[in-house]
Parts: sequence; structure tokens; C-alpha cells
Amino acid sequence: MPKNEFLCDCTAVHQEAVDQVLAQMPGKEQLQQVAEFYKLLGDPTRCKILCALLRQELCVCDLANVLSMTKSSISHQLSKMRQLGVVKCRRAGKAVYYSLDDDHVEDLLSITLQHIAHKRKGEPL
Amino acid sequence: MPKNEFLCDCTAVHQEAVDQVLAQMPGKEQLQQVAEFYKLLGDPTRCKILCALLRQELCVCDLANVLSMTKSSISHQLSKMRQLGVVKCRRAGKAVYYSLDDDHVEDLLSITLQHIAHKRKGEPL
DNA sequence: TTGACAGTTGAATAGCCGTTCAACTATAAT
DNA sequence: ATTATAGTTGAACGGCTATTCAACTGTCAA
Repeated sequence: MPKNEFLCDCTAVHQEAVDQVLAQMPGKEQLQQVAEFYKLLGDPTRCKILCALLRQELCVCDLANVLSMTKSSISHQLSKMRQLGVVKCRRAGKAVYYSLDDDHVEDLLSITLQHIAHKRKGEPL
Repeated sequence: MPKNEFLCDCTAVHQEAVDQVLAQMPGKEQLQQVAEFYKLLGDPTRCKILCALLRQELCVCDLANVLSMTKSSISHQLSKMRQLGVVKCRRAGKAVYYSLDDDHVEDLLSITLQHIAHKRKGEPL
């Protein structure tokens, strides 16, 4: 007797499969964190910022120039990325330099670019 | 003479660095697609669906049971994921079975889980 | 101390998006 | 044909969030 019958009004459920999947699913917290991390990368502005920081550290003004956006907007996004530990910053005089604080980001981006290229071939739409 | 001076009212820009970064940045389309892909994974519901489909195909009702959500909601999300080529489906009788349509997804998820674990150690907050 | 510039921050706005709801299609069984 | 279940779809609602704006802090130079 499934608990969520009120939500899923279907009787032809493969209960075995459901149980198996439920047993092997990552924990709730872990899933939340994974989604949160992807959400961070799932914004064009933040994506560009990460790409820009791949090779060298940059100050907020540099980033604003690269992205053609205001310092304020960039700063807001950098703040979020710093909160999740994706970037770090150091102050030097009046400038604040940001750089990547995550070894995995580069790997993730490269895998994703491969993925995009692969999909382009397979489904040229 | 930078074009976007009106956006970034700063004079202390490292023009060399900006030029270098701009030269090595991925194309606009590519970046858009990368962000779009991450945005797809950046939702708890879709994240759970992907995790559920890692080992075996499941019908919409199965997924609804696993996630404790309505069929409609699941179906909407599956539609988006199918549009981006992340999942595929086959019909068998009344049921429609969904499965992963992307070899990279599993790699990405595992890397991200590692990332989360790593960050947990480094910054136990 | 004063002025200029780099950067941050909080509030407000506006657009995006996940869920809900209701109506619909598709398949199978009686 | 009729009924029941699986699944889809479009519209609408509500919450989330990226950007804007304005005011602020921090640092350096004169």
C-alpha cells in the first residue's frame, strides 16, 4: 500500500522498481545540494564569469568589461558564487580579485562542453 | 577605447587580461547551451528524476511514486528533459517508459557528488 | 580632509518557471 | 461502444531571482 496514492492515482506501478530506486537514491540533503550547485551554474552570467576565471584571476571591473554588465550585477553574482565556495577573492588596494575556488569546476565545464558538442552531432537541431 | 564604458565606469581595468579572456571565451551560443543544460539539472525535481533513471527505465507513474508528486508535474519536467536530449521514452501499452539518453549525465552527477563531499570536508557549514 | 574610484549591499522591479488544475489523447479491457 | 487508467498539454497562479537603482564602505592620492 503505497503512501502517496493520493498523489499518484495509478495502480499499474512497478512496486519492485520503485523500491529499488528509492533504496539507491542519494540522501535528501545531498540531492538538494547537487541541485543547488547546478542552479548556480545554470545562469548565463555566472557561467560566463566562471569561464572568464578559468585561466586567471580578474577584478570586478575586468569581469564587468568582459561581460558588458554593471559592476553591481557582477558583484551580486560573485557574492552568491562565493557563498557556495565556487570562487574566492583577495583585495589588493582598491581592487578585489576573484578566482576559482573549486578544482571540479573546470572538469565539469569541459565535460559539459563535450556533451554539447556530442549532442550537436547526434541531433543537428 | 572600450565599448562598454557606460556600463563599467572604471578606469583601472587590466585591458590585457580582458582581451585575453575575451579571446579564449567559448562562443555565445555554446555558453548559452551550457547554461541551459545546467539550468535543467538545477532543479530538485529533475535532479531526482535523473538519479532515479540512473539504473533502470521507469514509467511516469513509477517516477510519480518515487518523487511523491503528481503525474502532471513529472510529465511536464520529463518533457523539458526530453527536449534537451537528456532522456528518451518508449511506449509499451498504456505505459510510457523513460530512460537516460545521455552518457555524460552519470559522470556529471558523480563528479558533482564528489564535489559536494569535498566541500563538506573543507567548509563544514 | 577631501575627492575619486573600486566594490558592496538592500530594496524594488520585472521576468522566469515549477506546480496545479482541468481538459484532452491513447491504449486496453469488458 | 463504453469505461478505466496512463500520460500529455495549455493556461493560470505563485514564488523565485537576476537586474537595476541608490546609498553605502574601503582604499588611495593630493
